[in-house]
Amino acid sequence: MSDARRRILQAAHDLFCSYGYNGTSLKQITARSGLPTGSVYHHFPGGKEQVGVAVVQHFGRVYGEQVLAAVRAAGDDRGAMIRAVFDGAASVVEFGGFVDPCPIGGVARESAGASGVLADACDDVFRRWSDAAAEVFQGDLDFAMALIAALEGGFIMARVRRSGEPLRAIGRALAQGRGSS
Amino acid sequence: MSDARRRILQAAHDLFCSYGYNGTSLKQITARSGLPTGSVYHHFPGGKEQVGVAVVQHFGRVYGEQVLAAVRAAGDDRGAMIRAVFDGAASVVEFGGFVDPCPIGGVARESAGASGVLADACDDVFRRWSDAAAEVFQGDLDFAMALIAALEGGFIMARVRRSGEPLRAIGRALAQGRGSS
DNA sequence: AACGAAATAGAATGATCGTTCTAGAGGTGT
DNA sequence: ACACCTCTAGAACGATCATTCTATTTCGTT
Repeated sequence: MSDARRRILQAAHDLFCSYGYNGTSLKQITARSGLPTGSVYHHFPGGKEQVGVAVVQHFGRVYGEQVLAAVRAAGDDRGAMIRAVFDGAASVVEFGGFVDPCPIGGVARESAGASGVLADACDDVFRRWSDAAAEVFQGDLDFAMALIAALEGGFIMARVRRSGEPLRAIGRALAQGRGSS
Repeated sequence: MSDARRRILQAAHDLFCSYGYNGTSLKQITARSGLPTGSVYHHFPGGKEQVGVAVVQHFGRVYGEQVLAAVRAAGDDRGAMIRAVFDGAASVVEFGGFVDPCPIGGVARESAGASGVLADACDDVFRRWSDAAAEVFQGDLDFAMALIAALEGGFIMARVRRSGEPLRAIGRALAQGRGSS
């Protein structure tokens, strides 16, 4: 991947995390990446939407690998693995100034109305994450999806509360597992 | 509440659910509500942001009551209550054409960068929901927050997959409760 | 050194954004 | 009938949007 392409993706990623997809303008992306409009359209002829799809695909893969690595490093106790993911997420959120560290949930929210391309890219990432998590949790796909949904929801709650505590609380609850009465 | 105010809130709610906060223009709100720009600014002098806050506050209360009613109607079995909420959410999503039925998560995502007012309103709603859910679940605030986060995350997953199945899967997982190994 | 493709650079465009503004319509109390 | 206030109505404003366009620079290959 060319350096310009990488810089555009990184800039778009950061801005999507802060302001969302619709809340980010192409001018902001050019300013942050240091590249002019022409370069953005040269590397992404599809314009802003193509940049969005590329961000979702690229960082969907990166974050999937990172979280999976964190899970494996936590050992083979289910509770410990879950805690590791959510405590880690809380730290990332706090260190990052309470900006949503995952651009995918935000893009997914804003994608539907117009283009199915963006929504499809998000769906693909969620499927990959779910499958990967299900492998770790003895093939329990339902629980894997619940974990990912809770993580995305936790990012939202942590953001508006400006605190990593909601993520830690969710991690405690899921690690304990208190569904049935 | 005046009829005009109600129509504006309803129109903004529907549009936020479909296109998000930043993705919705004031012109769309006037078109859908059938009221001109002057009326919107008469009832909401603070402009679009005040409309957003009012939508979050109003529908935050409405949905909180609806979900709580559904929970109580499901009896006193924890698993059954959880299933009722997520199965109900899946039905709503499917019936509504896979539009996010909750405008709050979307607004929360897009709020942070600029105005704290919007983020504060979202945080307030999440707190109320968490407290109400914790009362139902024997004061377990952690689990209550996990449920709400999973519900918000589930809405996102259901939206991009254009299916209610993710919500049902999450409900099954949380009702079963499989955290610790 | 010279050529052609790749990439950078940013001005120009038309559309649309949120907001402000002035004018008129509707209703109520006197 | 008149004054007064609430609400409706939509034109006008400057700013900004995503995109297109034409040059110019950079760079690998000959």
